Amino acid sequence: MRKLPLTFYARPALEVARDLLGTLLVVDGVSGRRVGRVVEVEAYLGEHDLACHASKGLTPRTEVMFGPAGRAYVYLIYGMHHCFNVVTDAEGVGAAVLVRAVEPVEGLSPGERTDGPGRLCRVLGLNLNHNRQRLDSEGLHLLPGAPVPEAAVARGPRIGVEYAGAWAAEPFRLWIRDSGHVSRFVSRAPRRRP
DNA sequence: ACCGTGATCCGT
DNA sequence: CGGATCACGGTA
Repeated sequence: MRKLPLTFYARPALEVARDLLGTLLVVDGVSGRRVGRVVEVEAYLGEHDLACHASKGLTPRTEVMFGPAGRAYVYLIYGMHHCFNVVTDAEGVGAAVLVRAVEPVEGLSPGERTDGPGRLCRVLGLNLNHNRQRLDSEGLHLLPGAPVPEAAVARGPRIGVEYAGAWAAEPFRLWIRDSGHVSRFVSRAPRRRP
């Protein structure tokens, strides 16, 4: 199966997010080849999207998001979990799609949980070494999967971005409705002002 | 509900 | 420099 080309990613984040559902995320490292089917994603649209890290502007961390499409954007959060994104859209646009859950396909212990952005990075072996890596490389790429019909796609607000005001309510989280490997809904109330 | 854990960013 | 914050997950 042929890798998704870098041009696949060079489109608005929401389009890429939609088309990422059902694709196969391949991580091939020293510890072997691991593959997961993408079943849940979130689109982060760019600098104007207040939930997007790029809304902080061009910083050392967000630089990769402003670069060419088809790179990995991996960051550490809460000091212990990694999150894996694909950089999308035109160069100069700070957009990306967060992969929030996959289904185990290959190289994973049966029954191992692959839902949740931090967990999927842990089980696939994704870490900061993958940050900025091209998504057409042997060690890290995506493959086309069986097409996911529109009726199977569910949409809702993104998780954990309550700080983003009106942007938090936008239905930019997409998942395969019947997957069974979609992350548990974690609702964080906006922190109450003291 | 609560907290671990460290990078990142911003204000001083 | 300090301190707040964080696109989370495990335990309670």
